[in-house]
Amino acid sequence: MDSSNVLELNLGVGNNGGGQVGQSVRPRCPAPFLLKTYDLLEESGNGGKIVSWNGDGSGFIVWSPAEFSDLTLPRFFKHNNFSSFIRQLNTYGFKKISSKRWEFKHEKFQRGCRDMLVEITRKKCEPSVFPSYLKSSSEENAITSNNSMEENNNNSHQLLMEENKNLKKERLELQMQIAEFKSLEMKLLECLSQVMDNHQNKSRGQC
Amino acid sequence: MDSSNVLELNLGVGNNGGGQVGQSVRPRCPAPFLLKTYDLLEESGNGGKIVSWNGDGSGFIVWSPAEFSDLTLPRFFKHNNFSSFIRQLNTYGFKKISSKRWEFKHEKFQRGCRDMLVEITRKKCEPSVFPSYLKSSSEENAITSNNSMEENNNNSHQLLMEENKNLKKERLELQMQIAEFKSLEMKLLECLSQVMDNHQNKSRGQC
DNA sequence: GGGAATATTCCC
DNA sequence: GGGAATATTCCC
Repeated sequence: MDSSNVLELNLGVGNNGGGQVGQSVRPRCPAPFLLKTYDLLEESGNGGKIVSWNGDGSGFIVWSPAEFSDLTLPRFFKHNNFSSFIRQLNTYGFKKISSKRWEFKHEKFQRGCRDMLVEITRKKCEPSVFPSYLKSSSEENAITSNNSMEENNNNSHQLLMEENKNLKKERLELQMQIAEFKSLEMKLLECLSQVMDNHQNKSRGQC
Repeated sequence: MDSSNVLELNLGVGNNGGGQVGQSVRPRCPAPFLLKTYDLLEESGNGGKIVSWNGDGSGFIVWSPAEFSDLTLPRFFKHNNFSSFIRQLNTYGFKKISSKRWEFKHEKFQRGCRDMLVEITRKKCEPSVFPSYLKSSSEENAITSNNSMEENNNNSHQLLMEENKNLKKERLELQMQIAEFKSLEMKLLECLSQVMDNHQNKSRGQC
């Protein structure tokens, strides 16, 4: 049954279209970028000379990047830059599957399967500095709040409040660290400029 | 030389583009949006019938939103939506100063002062050490979550999860700020020791 | 008016 | 290829 619960949770934790918090989730529509890219292939107004599905419809090929940029892109998007198009493909997890030509694939992007586009999501930009942190805490959340309600409602509520409290405490500590860093930075810069001034005026250096 | 060294350093540390996380330095060129809006006013190709500076050049007035949207916007931006234009104005801190007409002001946006545009920064991305928005939303949540249970149980749960999510996001941002500060500190110390070495060896200094 | 998602650009 | 800033859209 409730895959819907899981989905709902994921929504709460991660981002998603709309940003509504407690809404019933679901069959939201695919990202505009995906629809446009799909439609642009179906259109094939040029007999597939510029861009087309590949042989088995498991991907697509941009045969002529120049014409694609000049003629096709601006009809579907607000730009005519091939690289911006590529950037979007990467954002949605498409892979370039040939070094010889501009052929791209995504497991959920196939000819005849427009409905499957909804399965494709943007890659979340998880900053590389502390990726594990977020991950683990998201998981925690998913676990604690996905039980059958009623009984566990109160319990998970308590856990959330607890976690919340800890997060705030942690935030304060981080903010104080940052304040110290700022002060340190200022001192260092001051010191540096002083040294350089002294330096310039002649020889004699201390900090 | 002088402060240019310092600037260089700060820029090296973070994202210089729009300048934020480590802040302390100003981007050298104004945001494209500001330049376009300024230029669009200078142009005044229509005799100021559609849009123009106000009397003393301390702000500007969109006299005809419809024509402005249809004719002016698409020549400078990738859209023709008045509301998107307004959204940008708000992002950069402009104020609507009349309920009767579309007149906007920003302290640093004045006729004849194109150079002053660099002083204008986007609102959203300056994570100050103690972000105020955060405080207020936390407080709100705290208040709203101790109402009578039952009905509000689910609601407050959602709010808690939302707050939780935000806190985690914030934590990540703070951690990234700290990482940048650490890197900056290292560079500064390196630079400092280099300068002092040079200094000691004789006269002839650069960093 | 502004938060937040997606789109586009810029840059490594 | 992808991080991150700005731009545009969507929604409250």
